[in-house]
Amino acid sequence: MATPSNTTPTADETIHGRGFRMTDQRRAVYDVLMGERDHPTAVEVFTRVRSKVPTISLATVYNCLDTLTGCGLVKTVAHEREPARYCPNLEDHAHFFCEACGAVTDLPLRSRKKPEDVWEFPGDFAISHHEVSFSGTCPKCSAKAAKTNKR
Amino acid sequence: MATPSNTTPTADETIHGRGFRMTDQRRAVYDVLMGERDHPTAVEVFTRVRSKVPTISLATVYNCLDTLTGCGLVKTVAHEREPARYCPNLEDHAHFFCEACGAVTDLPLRSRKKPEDVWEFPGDFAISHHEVSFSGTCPKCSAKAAKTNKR
DNA sequence: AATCTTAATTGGAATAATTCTTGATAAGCG
DNA sequence: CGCTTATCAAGAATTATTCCAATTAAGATT
Repeated sequence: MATPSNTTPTADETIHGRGFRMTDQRRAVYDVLMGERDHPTAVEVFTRVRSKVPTISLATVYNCLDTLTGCGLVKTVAHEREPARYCPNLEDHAHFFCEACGAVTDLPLRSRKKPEDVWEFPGDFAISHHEVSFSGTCPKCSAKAAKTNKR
Repeated sequence: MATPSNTTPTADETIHGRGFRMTDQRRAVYDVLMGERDHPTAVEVFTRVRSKVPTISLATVYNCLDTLTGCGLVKTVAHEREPARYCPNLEDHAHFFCEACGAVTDLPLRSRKKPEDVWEFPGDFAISHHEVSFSGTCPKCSAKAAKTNKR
């Protein structure tokens, strides 16, 4: 009677369900992402994971990130030509990239709203996925700028 | 009395206004983009431009695309880890990427709609830019798939 | 518990898009 | 017509990511 079906499956279960093994490396990469809940690049994940699994290689970090995203446990975030970032937030959301400090903020979808309501689809498009990114100045940096301008 | 102010400025005027020169190369790159109105990569622009300006180099194509986007005459389109694409459509719009045929379709913003209506901004964000991309199956490929499944 | 099979990991080499560098060319001004 | 400076061309350099081949480790099987 392990794993009651009315519970969201654990990462282990999800990975096993796809026929993969939950290795130390995969768990470490997953834990790093769940731990900070920011949007690190592969190299940032690599340096964080090294403190737990010092022998892990960058190639393995890329592999782990691939399998984790393949299993739907992690999302990739692409922004302009920058290196890919990884996001543990599985809710439907957009991203805000601050041009001043580089911070990435999750923007939740408003309830009852759909991106399809905003753009026109000329024909029978089957949407499987969407990615939305805003850029500009985040609240912290806006506040700083306002202060500086006042003096 | 050149350039009446009640007319949208030409590409030449815009470029000169920014202190740049309208060279053969820049015009050729611009014409290529305006001519086909699709979403070519830098290399695709390069091969198309070569038929007009056979001595142009890829580096120059990149330079021209940079100045054109800097002047707001062309937009760049980033999608996942793929090479950047360039878009001559200056209207506010999103993009649909067909996973089957690779086609990129412009999706116009519905009138009176704003992307900010769909996502929640937790604080005082100053939006300077947004990029929205959908992926899935385009009408043509959906139709083909339906046909194939029926037989 | 030892063995077997296959997936996963490593480290380095390879790739691909883009940027940088340096010397040559060409615009536009005086 | 010459000067100054932007632009261009060609190739080298960079950077993120993927590939490859050899080793290691999981977990099933005996």
